[in-house]
Amino acid sequence: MSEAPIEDDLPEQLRIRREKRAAILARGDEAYPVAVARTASLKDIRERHIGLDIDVATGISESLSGRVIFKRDTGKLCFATLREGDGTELQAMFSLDKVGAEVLDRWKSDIDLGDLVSVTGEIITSKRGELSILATSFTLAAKSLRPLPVEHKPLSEETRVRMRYVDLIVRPEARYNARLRPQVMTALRNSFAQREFIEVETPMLQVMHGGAAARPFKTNSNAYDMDLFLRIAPELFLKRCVVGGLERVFEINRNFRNEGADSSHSPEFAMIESYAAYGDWNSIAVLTQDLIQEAAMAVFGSHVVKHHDGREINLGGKWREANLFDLISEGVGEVISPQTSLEELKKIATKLGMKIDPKWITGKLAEEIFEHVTDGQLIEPIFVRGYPTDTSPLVRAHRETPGLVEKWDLYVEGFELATGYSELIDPVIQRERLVEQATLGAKGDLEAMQLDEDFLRAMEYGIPPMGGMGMGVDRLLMALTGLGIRETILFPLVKPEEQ
RNA sequence: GGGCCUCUAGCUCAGUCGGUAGAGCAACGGACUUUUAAUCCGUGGGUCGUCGGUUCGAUCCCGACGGGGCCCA
Repeated sequence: MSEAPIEDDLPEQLRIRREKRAAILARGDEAYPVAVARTASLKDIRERHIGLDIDVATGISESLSGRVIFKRDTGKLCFATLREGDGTELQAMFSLDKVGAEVLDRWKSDIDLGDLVSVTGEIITSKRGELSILATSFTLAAKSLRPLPVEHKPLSEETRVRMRYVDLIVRPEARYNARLRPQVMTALRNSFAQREFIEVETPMLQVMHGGAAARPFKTNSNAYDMDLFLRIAPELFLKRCVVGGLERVFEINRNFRNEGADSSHSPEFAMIESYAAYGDWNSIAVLTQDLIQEAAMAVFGSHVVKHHDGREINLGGKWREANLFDLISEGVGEVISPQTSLEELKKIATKLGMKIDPKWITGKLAEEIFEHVTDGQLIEPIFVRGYPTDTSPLVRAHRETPGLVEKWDLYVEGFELATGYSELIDPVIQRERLVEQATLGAKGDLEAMQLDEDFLRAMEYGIPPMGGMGMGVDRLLMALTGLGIRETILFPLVKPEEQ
């Protein structure tokens, strides 16, 4: 119950609000009551009173709450706009002859922009036709101690991300995006459910990291006194599920990769992974296309999605397919195959002006050349098929072309949205591939997988032929909306402001 | 990791060829019973990211560090 003194070195606007709070408490009122009157949401009221004429008194009394986002205090008739969480707004009016001088003065002096209030009164329309609540009384629901930013100038991008709570109060797109993401998640889960896939949750804290080529975050368990990794992918656990007979599984959850952060990469990101027994890279491609198209249909009612900048992207129809090495050959203007040697590839890359990392193996270099020559060009959805064996240790060999595995990458909007495979199911070959990985790791490749003996043991019990896929949820949102990754994530990682 | 740009009032931004700063909105005091970013009169508000250097004098020039952004790898 102690009343802390108000610091006098605070900025003016913060100080004044703290003083108002103190004054409210000092006279025996509450600044943060446990409950306030509320008979309906602002949205309810708007829906119930559509099409009212100008200057109508309905005779209906309600108690409504919201955040004060506009306030115009005139002499005897005051206007305010209340806003609730989804952005629905309603005008509140305070008239001297309805509330009396004392309440009107209290409204003018106690209440600031940003305060949460409950207003009781009659639902009316103003002389200008604005649906309003004409107050008979009001109570403060929560005093805001900080001024809201200007509504009419956009917040700087940094402030949006750092103070998403303010962004959500102030910016309609932020509210929309925050609600769009769970709608997409629900659509994805519905699509999986319709196809009898089971959702599972597998460990995020892992003893070994694997399932993808990426640098992991390390952490430590006090109880077990051992180092752990935050997972880079759920793959190896989902495959264990399939061994055990969960034949169609998916997981939607966070992965962590200790790598660069930019407009399309976040250190923690949500990912869908799914495995289907008795499927292959073709069936899983169909599933992936269905998931994305059904999500677009569920949230936009169309396969043609409109980006926030007004650009339209057509995600409908059957998507284009092309062979990776055909695209590379096309891009460099000579025939490149999985058998093209590292030396030849290096010559080509040098000619293209690429900087070559000497650690790159043949397949990696081929993929780098591919990314270089197609950079930003793969806008319409396209499945790029047939990847080099040496970069895909968990994928089975291509049934026709030597040196390749049955892997595709789905590109949309110039970035990689999803990847799918005919999974490797031969435990002996799997062991060889993982031993190779472990060797690379021992040589200093920080992205190489570790030799997961338990995973190999699981595979040795026999795993059915299957297709598998992974898709970045944040990137799916990017493809659907055209937003940057930091706009699709409510609270992306940011460095602290002060030291 | 490298290069470039940026950090000024609560918010969004100007500005100072080096002489300690302005606008709009927001805030404070006053007027107004139909406002829609109301209007009118008046007022206050700043360690100009941090630490050093150059200088009679630094928010401005130089350096380091920190935050953010863009491009490259």
